Amino acid sequence: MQRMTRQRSAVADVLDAVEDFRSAQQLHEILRDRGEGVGLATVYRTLQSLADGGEVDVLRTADGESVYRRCVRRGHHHHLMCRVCGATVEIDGPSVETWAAQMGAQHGFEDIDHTMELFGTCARCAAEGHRREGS
Amino acid sequence: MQRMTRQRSAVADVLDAVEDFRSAQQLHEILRDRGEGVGLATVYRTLQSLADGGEVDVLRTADGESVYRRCVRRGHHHHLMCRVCGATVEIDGPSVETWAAQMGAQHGFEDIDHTMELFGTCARCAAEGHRREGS
DNA sequence: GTAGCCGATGAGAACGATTGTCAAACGCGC
DNA sequence: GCGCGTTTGACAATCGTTCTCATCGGCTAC
Ligand SMILES: [Zn+2]
Ligand SMILES: [Zn+2]
Ligand SMILES: [Zn+2]
Ligand SMILES: [Zn+2]
Repeated sequence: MQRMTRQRSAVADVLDAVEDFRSAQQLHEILRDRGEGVGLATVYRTLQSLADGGEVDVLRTADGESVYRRCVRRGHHHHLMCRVCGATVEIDGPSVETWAAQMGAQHGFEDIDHTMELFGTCARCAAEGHRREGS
Repeated sequence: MQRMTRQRSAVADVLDAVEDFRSAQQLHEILRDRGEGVGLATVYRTLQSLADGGEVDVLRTADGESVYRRCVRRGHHHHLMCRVCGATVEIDGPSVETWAAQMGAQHGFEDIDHTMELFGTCARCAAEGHRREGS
């Protein structure tokens, strides 16, 4: 039902090559630079289908843009992302999971789901920033 | 520095009257229905300044729309929202805050910030759903 | 191999929430 | 009441994302 096309594998390749979270538009540019032109709409469609299949993680930045990344960890997990360069660390917080379920039950809610992401400035970007300030 | 205008207090009044999270556009409609017409741009501006001042909480729905609500709790806190009816409970997770800071430090990140929201089906909506299924 | 079905593609238009523009309106301290 | 500087609002602009639809091209059946 899912055909293997040049575009689809090109997008998959880029996702394999890139480590950090990138927006659809950034991925589109990377593809163009690689000479493997892929229509923007197709990039969006492919990312969406990959996300639906759980093959990439999606999260929304503070300004509402969706960013995508092929994650190492398979199951449910969370992220600590640098808000400057996009560098990401995968983390999981078992305590958070149980706490969420607890809170839900406590207030009579069922089917508890949760979103949680951490944002910060990574060591490298922080150094960069401090250098600029200090000068 | 902050002038009290008819529009500003109209928005504040609506926020006081409404319990659940509502989008800027919904609030704009409510204002129109009340006969207290306020420009959409002004609604956005007012909500933003209220949010900056910590007088309303903002969060983004799954489809990327910002929703606003005057919260009882003043400081930093999180929400457990019914994904069916929008009913919201304010909660705070001291353990989560410290855990977030810990994770950040552990990976060399600075200025850690975090987003976390719980979603579920409230008791009333769950009963509603079960009734429908069972029949 | 190849015909042909039907999903996939892409250029561009459309969309929708939000923000910017700027002249006119109006709080507010005098 | 005056005047200044903020606020307003109709409208345009922005921008990420989705839609449209004519065309292309995997894939399968023959
Ligand atoms: Zn991940
Ligand atoms: Zn960084
Ligand atoms: Zn709140
Ligand atoms: Zn409910």
